[in-house]
Amino acid sequence: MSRQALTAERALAEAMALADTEGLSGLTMRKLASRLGVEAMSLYHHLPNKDALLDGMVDQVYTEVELPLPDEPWQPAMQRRAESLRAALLRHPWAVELLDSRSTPGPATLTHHEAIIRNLRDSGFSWHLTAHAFSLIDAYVFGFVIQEIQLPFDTPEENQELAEDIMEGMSQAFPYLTQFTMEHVMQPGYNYSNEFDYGLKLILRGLAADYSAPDS
Amino acid sequence: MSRQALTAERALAEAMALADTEGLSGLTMRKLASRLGVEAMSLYHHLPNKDALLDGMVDQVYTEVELPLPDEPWQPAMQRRAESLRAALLRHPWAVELLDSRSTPGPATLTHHEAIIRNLRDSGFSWHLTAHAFSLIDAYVFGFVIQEIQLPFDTPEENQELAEDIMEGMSQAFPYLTQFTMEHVMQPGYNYSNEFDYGLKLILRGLAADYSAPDS
DNA sequence: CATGATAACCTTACGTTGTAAGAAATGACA
DNA sequence: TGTCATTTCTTACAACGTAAGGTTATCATG
Repeated sequence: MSRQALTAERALAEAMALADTEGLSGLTMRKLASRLGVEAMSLYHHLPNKDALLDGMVDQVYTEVELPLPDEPWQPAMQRRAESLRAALLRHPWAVELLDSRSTPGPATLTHHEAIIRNLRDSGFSWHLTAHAFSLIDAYVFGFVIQEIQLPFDTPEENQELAEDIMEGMSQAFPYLTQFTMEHVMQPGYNYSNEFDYGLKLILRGLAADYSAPDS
Repeated sequence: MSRQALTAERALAEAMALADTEGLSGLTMRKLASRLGVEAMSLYHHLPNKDALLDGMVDQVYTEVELPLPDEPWQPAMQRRAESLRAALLRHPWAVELLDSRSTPGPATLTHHEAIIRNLRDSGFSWHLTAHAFSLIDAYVFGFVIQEIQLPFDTPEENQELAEDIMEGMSQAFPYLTQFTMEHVMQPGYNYSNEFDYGLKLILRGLAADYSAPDS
């Protein structure tokens, strides 16, 4: 046998590691196979095709999300899960891209959804409000991460540099945008990550208000 | 000359039409060229490469977003722009996918951002709250559309059918998810689009509260 | 009208992708 | 040791983006 037996699980784990470092476009069947000490076509004895691999990768991401604990109140539960979901998506930037195109949920995804709905329901949320909460929080986390990933550089310092360059010469054409960049983005200590907290808190506050008010 | 002169603009428009009907993966240089009555390589006299085309497509989407009118109050302005942005993204489902990967903003994108920031600032938003509002609303719209696009079918009826199929046999494994589907998703008249309104209103309400309160 | 330059377009070709088909190797059990 | 099933490798194909270079069309100038 090879150094280690080739299995679907090993292929999946290696595929995620490869995508983490090289990006989604760097994940090719040949490269993946070579990392596993094998030829590309060998993978097809453990996977029907590349799409199945991608589906599996998306599902794996959900295993990294912190689910509500038994009897945990909904607010801390939703906050932990939102923050850990964001962290998982940032660890695996390719995941958001995949989520756009992939639509068949795997077991980890279903388990995740089940746990969220259960916590909300057990906390006394109506079906309607459960749907509202789930949709709203999910949308916010995914959307926020999209924006976060698009930020070209990783550290706030680099971002400020880049902002300076872009702003060059368009201060008359886009005065508000320019001033916004200078007054806000380029202030020392600015870090886009902090925005996440503001939005999440606002959303949880809004849900709490509707929770104790009659259904909307 | 050909039936009509080939220009970057015509290529861009045709590329969008092609992506609208065939999806992003259906947009190849050869297919695009053939639609324009031309060979693939001719496109490279008007575009440096395919990435430039994709950048142009993203920018075009922003021209379809309804910007704030002069002196329009911020709440209706933000609502119109969020709704029209969502509509534009649904008209061009490939746009969200492209936004994940593309990071250099075009002129329409900048004009759009400028108009939004201007409206908020002129309404009396602090720089901090402007950033909060922009980030939050954008994240919500993008994230919501991601979820909406993933819904496999277009009409509520089809969705209900599919939900029934998926739920088959997993009512013990995922009781909450199953009941959620039956009590909520499968109710007559259910339409996921309605969720959008709830979240957007909640967000605007939350921003309004912080607007009249001291800066956070 | 002829000429020469410049832009637009086409042809061919290369390397890379996912994966189908079949040959070869390996391992388990008799 | 022989047999058979499973796993792996080899070869091949069509489709992709695009580099390089040849061909045609357009148009200003003599």
